[in-house]
Amino acid sequence: MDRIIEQWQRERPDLDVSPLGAIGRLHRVGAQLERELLPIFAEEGLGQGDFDVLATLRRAGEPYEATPSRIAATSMITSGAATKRIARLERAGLVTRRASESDGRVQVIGLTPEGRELMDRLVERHVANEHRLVGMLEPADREHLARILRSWALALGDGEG
Amino acid sequence: MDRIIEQWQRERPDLDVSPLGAIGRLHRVGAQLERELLPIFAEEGLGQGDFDVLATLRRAGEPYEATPSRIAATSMITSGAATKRIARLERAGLVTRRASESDGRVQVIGLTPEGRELMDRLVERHVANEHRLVGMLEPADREHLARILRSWALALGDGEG
DNA sequence: CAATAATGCCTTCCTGGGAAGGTATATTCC
DNA sequence: GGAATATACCTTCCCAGGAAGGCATTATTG
Repeated sequence: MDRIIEQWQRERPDLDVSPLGAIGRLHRVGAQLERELLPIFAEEGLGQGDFDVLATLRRAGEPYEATPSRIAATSMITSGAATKRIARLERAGLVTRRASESDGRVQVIGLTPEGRELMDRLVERHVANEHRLVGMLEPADREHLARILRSWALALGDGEG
Repeated sequence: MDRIIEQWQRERPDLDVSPLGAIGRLHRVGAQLERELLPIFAEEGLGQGDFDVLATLRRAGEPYEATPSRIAATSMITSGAATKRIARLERAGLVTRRASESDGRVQVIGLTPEGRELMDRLVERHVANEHRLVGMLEPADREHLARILRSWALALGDGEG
């Protein structure tokens, strides 16, 4: 990125390209982190999106349920994507659907025992993996980073973030 | 994210889920930023990936050329993805291919005059957009963030980052 | 109590990019 | 110099997810 910024400064000295530093690096680090996180999901035949859904259900606590619209909102995806993720997980036997009794439009998605067991195993390894990655930073920087990103998320209108 | 972390703490008090704060927020902020940046590219009929390639060529300076492998490396994508991006841009008349004279395996990708003009216009608006987004942060935080992300990128092995 | 609007979920269509492998040229090592 | 290996680019196949719109149900408003 330093090189990229230098190149831009040389080519377009009329522009102040300093924002590229923060935004560009954020993208690159995000991509690298994803690359480090995916293999653990893949060992269980899951993608990032599948894990997201299962995690949403698991951390909701008993009875491990959520609606597709809630899942879509917390995962920042469209409703169509949520439908597909759920269908995939249902096929894999990790999740079930049932109609809501209070609202005829609503489906309730629930974790199966297999899904719950899978997550309980997987989360441990995932969290350990994240510890490893975050461990690359100075402890003080971790907190700084989380704090800065939280305020940015808020400014960007991410209610959940 | 705060809510997500609380939920995990309640459900799995045996795990230290503090890393989720930094990594989760980074993903969410990245997604939000992308959502803010894409419309400007879309106005010119480009996607993020197309812009990346054109930017790589433009900031390389005269004669605005690069090889597919270099493009792939700086954009952190596979060679197949690079081929497709270049083919798309070639179809749009923004880029040309020619064979390298020094190495028979190598293609040289170059910006057309149209491509160069497009980028010169687009970069201005893109940089302005990034200024707006980065402007949501305290000035001191911007530098902190860039510094922390740089060291993380290095630790993650991102030579370009 | 209609009539209209909003909500929730799903479907179809399309696109971007990864994985894996193919082919042609270059390089290395005897 | 020739065989083995590496490199560069491309091709094919596949899949995840967005956009747009459809259908059913619920909420709202007159």
